[in-house]
Amino acid sequence: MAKHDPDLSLLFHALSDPTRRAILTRLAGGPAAVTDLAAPTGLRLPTVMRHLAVLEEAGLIASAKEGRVRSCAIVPEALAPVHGWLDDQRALWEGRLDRLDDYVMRLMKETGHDD
Amino acid sequence: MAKHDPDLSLLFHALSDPTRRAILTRLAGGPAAVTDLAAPTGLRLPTVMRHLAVLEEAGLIASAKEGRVRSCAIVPEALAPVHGWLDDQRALWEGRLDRLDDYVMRLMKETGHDD
DNA sequence: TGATTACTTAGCCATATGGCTAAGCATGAT
DNA sequence: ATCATGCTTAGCCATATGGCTAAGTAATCA
Repeated sequence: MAKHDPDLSLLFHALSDPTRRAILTRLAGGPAAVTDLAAPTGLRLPTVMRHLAVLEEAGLIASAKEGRVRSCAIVPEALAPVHGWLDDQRALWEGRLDRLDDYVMRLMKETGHDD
Repeated sequence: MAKHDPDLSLLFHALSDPTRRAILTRLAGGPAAVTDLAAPTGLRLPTVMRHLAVLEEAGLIASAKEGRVRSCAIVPEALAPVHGWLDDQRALWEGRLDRLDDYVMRLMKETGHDD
């Protein structure tokens, strides 16, 4: 198990960092330059650059350089695979809820609790 | 930026691995023992155990030991924060689509393309 | 031309991650 | 009582991640 869905892995990994999520939220308000994105993080430019690189490799943002300034913007469609996977899972999970409830009930009775 | 939402970070990180996602999908079909979960992965037991630990720390699964067998089951509500964050973002992102479109159009004209 | 500004690249460092083997320990079967 | 089963722990290893400083490069501005 280490090949399928590189998209999902890249996306989830990109979203797993608070700094990167904050950057995305900030970009939701409109495009911004690298320096402007770095300011509120308290991190150094190279560090922020790498976070941006991770976001861009995941396809979550796009950037373009105008003069000496690089502007970054979100790519809204990029979250589609994530929504898709989550919806699929939710369907599966909910579809099995009864069986899981039964199972949990049985465990409760037999062991008292977990572990 | 390195403190808020430990939940989301844990969840997204847990979901960022294909093996872990495969385990979740498998568990959607009903609870399973550690050995049964390990089989299809081609990985060794200790390795799978650690994946399970990550999933459990994120709250995505729960496990209970019956005799010498540990059974694992998904925790459906666990995905709620993820759905929540994604929906919030989608709302934000879509709310700004016009502005982003304008921006992209402008970039296209000015630079020809990205970078 | 020269100084700023805004990235960019290179490279170091500590910790985390994902894989493994080798033992250990408790439970169920013989 | 013994042995097999199923997990568990400990610990090693290579690579990845997230942070930094220092030293570029390229575009403005004075």
